[in-house]
Amino acid sequence: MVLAMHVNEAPAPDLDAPRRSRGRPRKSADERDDGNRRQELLRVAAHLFRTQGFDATSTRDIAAAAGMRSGSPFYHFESKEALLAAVMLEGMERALQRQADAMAQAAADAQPQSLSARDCLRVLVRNHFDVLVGPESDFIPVMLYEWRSLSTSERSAVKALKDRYETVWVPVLDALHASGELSGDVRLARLLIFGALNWTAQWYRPNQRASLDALTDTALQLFLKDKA
Amino acid sequence: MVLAMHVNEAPAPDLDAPRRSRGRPRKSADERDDGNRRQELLRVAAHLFRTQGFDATSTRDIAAAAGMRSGSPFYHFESKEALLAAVMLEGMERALQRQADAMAQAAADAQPQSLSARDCLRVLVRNHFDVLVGPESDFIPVMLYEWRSLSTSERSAVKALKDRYETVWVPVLDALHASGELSGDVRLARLLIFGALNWTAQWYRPNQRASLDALTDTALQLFLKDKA
DNA sequence: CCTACCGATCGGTAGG
DNA sequence: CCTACCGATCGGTAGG
Repeated sequence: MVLAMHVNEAPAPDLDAPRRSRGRPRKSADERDDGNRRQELLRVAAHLFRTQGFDATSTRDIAAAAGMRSGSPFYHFESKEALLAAVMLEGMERALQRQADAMAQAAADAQPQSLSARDCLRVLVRNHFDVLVGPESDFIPVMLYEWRSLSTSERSAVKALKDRYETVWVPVLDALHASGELSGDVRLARLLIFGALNWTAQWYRPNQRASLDALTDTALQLFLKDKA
Repeated sequence: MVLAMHVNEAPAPDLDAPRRSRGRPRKSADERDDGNRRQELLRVAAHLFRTQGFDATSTRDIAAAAGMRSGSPFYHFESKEALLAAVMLEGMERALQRQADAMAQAAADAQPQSLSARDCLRVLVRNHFDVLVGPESDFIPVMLYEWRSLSTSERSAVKALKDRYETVWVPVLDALHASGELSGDVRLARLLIFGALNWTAQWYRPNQRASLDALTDTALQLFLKDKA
């Protein structure tokens, strides 16, 4: 039998003090929003999951980073796993939106000519780098590297978004294969290309040697041949 | 104050029974070796770390998989982190040995001509796939994907071996760049290439569609141009 | 290498 | 969203 008498948790650091010192807290635009604390939890959870890993991050870490007490994240999320799933879904939805925007913008800029397959791939690769290692890029690396920790019941929903994201690349790569600019089995080539790109989350550090534009150039040079 | 009275752990499953039923345990060649249990711990730890992740694997899981009681791994390893470091070091030493053997074998087979840079890369890539996703390939994926969990004091030793492994590739890629078979910044290209290869640990399943030979062909086709 | 255990921490919850 | 807490599990250890 286990008898455990727990002392009080450490007294709360006076997190609200700076706000209180300005008098009664005004409800500013983003504090009024009900979803605000939920969004903040997603943001700090994504950051901690990315930097420390899902298992190494406690729900207490997340609560503290969001300025809450230890039990409060469970008011917004059923479980730690549900929070992980929400991070991944939020990340994929943003990535899909960004990808669609980038393609639409590039198509608009190219008018009246249409984009070449090579130009399309350049846009997709450049946007992928933004999503992976650009600003506010914690969500997608969490999805890529913490997949194992996602409960099996939530995997299909995340996978559906992932498949939609990758499907956009397929006709582009097919066209490049048809023109002789991409050699070899297209399915395997696609998996290898995603690997090369996704792995940058492991080593790329912003403001270091290579810019994301330069990295995009190198990637295209590496993967593509000159048009036959 | 915490008072905790723990009941006995679950009674030991009679792990030695099959061996005992043959009478007094004979010390066979590998049971006699003092390092045998240590090697077995490394093997099962590598497998569990790979499939579940370091944080999600308890030292009790490891002990059970090796047929020991919960405290016994600490007779062989100072800490769970030391066990992780040992898995990574063992994996890198084996990978270096295999890489050297593969290059020596290829050079011997090619006599009296010397190997082309392209042939060298093929040997390196093929061997890398073996190390990553071939039989007994748990060690290197653990090194690649659990780096975060490695204590900072042990990182430099693992990194030294990793650098030695990658250094072998540098002159090969330089030669391919000089001949026009590899385009773009060589350092960035090398990082992208390792990414493409290392990511296969995420999706490749043996005995499935593509063999490692076919995957090697596709990789070379993807990365290399025809000789100018 | 096993037995028996410790102190710490974790995810999660009832009630307000 | 906080307070106060539970039951479980974890890494690790003393002594044999």
